[in-house]
Amino acid sequence: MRWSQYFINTLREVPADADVISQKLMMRAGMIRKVAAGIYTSLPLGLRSMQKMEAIVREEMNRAGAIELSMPTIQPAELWMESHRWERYGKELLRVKDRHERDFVYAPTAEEVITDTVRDAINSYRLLPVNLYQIQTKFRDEVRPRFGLMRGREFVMKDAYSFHASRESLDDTYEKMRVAYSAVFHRCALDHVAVDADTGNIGGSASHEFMVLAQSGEDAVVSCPNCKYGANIEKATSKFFDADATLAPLAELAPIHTPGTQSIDDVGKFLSKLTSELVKTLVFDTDKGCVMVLVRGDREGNEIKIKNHLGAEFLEMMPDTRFEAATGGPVGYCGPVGTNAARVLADISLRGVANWVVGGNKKDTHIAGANPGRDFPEPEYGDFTTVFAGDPCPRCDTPLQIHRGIEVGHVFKLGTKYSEPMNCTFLDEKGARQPMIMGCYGLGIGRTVAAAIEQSHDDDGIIWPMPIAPFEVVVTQIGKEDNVRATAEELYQRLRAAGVDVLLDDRDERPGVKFKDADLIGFPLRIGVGAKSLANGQIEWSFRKDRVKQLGAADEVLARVIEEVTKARV
RNA sequence: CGGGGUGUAGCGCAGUCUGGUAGCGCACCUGCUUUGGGAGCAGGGGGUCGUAGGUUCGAAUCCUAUCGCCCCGACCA
Repeated sequence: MRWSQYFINTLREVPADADVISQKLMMRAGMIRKVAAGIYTSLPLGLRSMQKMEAIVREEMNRAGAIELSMPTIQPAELWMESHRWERYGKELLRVKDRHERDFVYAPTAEEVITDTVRDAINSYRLLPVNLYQIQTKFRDEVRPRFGLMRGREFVMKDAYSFHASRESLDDTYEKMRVAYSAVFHRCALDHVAVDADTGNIGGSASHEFMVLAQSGEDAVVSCPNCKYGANIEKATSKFFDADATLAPLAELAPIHTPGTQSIDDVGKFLSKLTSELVKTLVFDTDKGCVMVLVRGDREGNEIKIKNHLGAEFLEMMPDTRFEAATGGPVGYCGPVGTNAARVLADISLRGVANWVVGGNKKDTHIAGANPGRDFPEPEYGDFTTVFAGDPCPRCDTPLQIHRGIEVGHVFKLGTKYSEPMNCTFLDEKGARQPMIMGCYGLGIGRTVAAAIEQSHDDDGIIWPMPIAPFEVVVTQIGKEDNVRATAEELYQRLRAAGVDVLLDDRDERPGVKFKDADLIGFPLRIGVGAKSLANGQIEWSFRKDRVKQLGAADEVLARVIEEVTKARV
């Protein structure tokens, strides 16, 4: 491709609304262009990177035995009603009506359509398992789209769905997909980890997330530097509590006057105690009623864990307007003694601890010496708090670390969550009808490309990993002399003939402009042809990552560049 | 959802407080000079000032409504 004939519009200035590096650089490099909030055009350069990413994913999926198909982005509401996600998915699901006023959704994922497809086509265990995938545009109407391709509303995702006659078969495919995912990210030279994850909106039993480690990541990843334990912070556990806390003698229940101390820090200061010596009470409004959760004063409640424990569909902090009616006490002073809350949970770290200091369910009042079983009913114990850095690993007690990560892939064991309600069944060896056991596997194409940039850039621009660079090599023609032009042209033709993805910068621009553009776009390799070195029969070449110029005769440089490109293709 | 901000040329911004018919930089076009890390000079094109009402002799500017976009918050009991 010749730059002068191509469509590249680089920007010198940073668009005002870009807030992460990858978004700024992709916009400046002319790879993407924002059309609306969270909705982007992939410009030619950006599209090339995306297509390369897709090709890698396709290869690894095919290698893992998955079969490609393509499902519609607009899907009938009936299917979503069958799975009950029409009611449960919430506002992220974009609903549209056609001219006949029939309901449709713009699909955020395709469990319903694939399940519908497979239940029609497969009725026998003899035809299982199957693993089907597509690379398709999705839409999720995010509350607050941001970070460019990292959290867009419209995005391209690879989604695969597997169907099985047995758990073992699902385990087998799940493992193959995990291996395939690692291979994909490895090929893109991404520093990533696979961690235990919550299943969220999709549902199911086991689940792993693939996280690319980056400062700008929206997720927190807990990992053990010793034993490879890794989990999303939503799911991570630790052994931070003292499991065999000895039972102190039970004290008298004693109300304390604590005016103006609504926050746990205030209470701690007022009573000259550490917050870890107090018990914090969180109150949630859920579809299971008002739920009170007690945690140690210095810890944070974990809504995901609480929601999962309750089996709740809906959970949020109790709004102040309904607080008193629901708990029987004012905001800031609530506690388990004499509460109206339907259920009281307590973090496992409180089990066996005596003489709690809690809210008194009365203005300006706390209570010391509260003991479960005596002063209020024994609460339901469980793991309801979020792991902190330094907590001991649940497996080996090593202090845990927390990093930021970008979720680029997510695999789930769905079980029969969709096959059962949608009646996707097969006949087993004994002729008995059974629901198929399912797995599903997502991988964000655009998000992975953005993550690669987050991980690999400098002040001047992107530094592409070769496999997803829009072009592998740029040939910069420096100057307009006939021999410069002719040599650049010749190198360009020979690289093309060798199958290298090469862009010839034949524009009538000053050298500085060409260098800056090449750095910004981030071609991994650059060949420079200019009158100065050409006078000595030499051309120059350099890697984007270090920009150290090397000189050599054309044949020699060509051989080295082709070698580097081949090496990176794996 | 709550709070804040913003909308003026393709991009980044000033002008709004104190109304008088729109400006700067980048980009773009023409010419000359220049040519190894985003050139210089000269000339030029491009904007119903988000939209709709209102006030006024006169509105980018004041008032009202509305839409878009951006940021921050959502563990505080």
